[in-house]
Amino acid sequence: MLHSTYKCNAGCPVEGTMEVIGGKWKGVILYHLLEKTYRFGELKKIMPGITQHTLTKQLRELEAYDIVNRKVYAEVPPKVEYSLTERGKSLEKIILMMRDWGAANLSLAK
Amino acid sequence: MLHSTYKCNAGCPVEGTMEVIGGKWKGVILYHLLEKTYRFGELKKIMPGITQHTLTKQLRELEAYDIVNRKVYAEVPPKVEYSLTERGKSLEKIILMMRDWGAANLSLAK
DNA sequence: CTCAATAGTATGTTTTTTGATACTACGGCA
DNA sequence: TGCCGTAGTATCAAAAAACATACTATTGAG
Repeated sequence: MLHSTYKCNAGCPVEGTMEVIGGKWKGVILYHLLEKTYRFGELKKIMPGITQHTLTKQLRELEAYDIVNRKVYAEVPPKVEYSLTERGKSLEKIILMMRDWGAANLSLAK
Repeated sequence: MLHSTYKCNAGCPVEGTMEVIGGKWKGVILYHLLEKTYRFGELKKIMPGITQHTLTKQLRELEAYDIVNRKVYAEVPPKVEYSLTERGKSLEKIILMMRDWGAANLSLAK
């Protein structure tokens, strides 16, 4: 099993997990990928606020942590599919609990 | 029950939860407060990497979200205790799962 | 020969987050 | 009178995250 290394300031694994799934968009990306595999453009469409640049960057970081899988098809125009790895799927409970907590405790505003 | 409002870009409650517990330090602070009430200086001691300024800011934000309680004693020198609110305690499972996931998937480096 | 479609990259800017350092208020104690 | 300890504030600097906009490569269709 792949083990990523991260710098620890607080002697606390919570910090490392935050580094993997934290940030403004990663949780949302993972939440969508729990449901199904998405193409790049589809992800962009269901997250209207994110820029292409940022989406690319987040996906690459998740890939580097072995959380998402990037499958490139040798086609033109290009086709790239993103899905969760096994390790990514192991985050499912956490993501779903975060969704539930947010739904129960926060009122959404557009 | 108090309901905080947050801006939602993705139509996804995960985003809001990340806003509450995300960032470099909040998860770690909450993890420690799960165990017991801490004074300001104690928190600073068990998180050597954080600056006083940042610790203050994080605690105030958590307080604003009704996650931690700030109890000021009218003493000199000052004494301030931080503890989890009921809402804060409702995050326990999420924090513990994040701890476990980190421990299982990441190798720590100082 | 040009164009459309997709998944990017390149470059520069703004915003947010975090850090470093120095300073304050307070009352008790020597 | 001057110093101690605690929990801060005040300022400024640095670093990280996110955004805006424009550009590229590819190739089959027309």
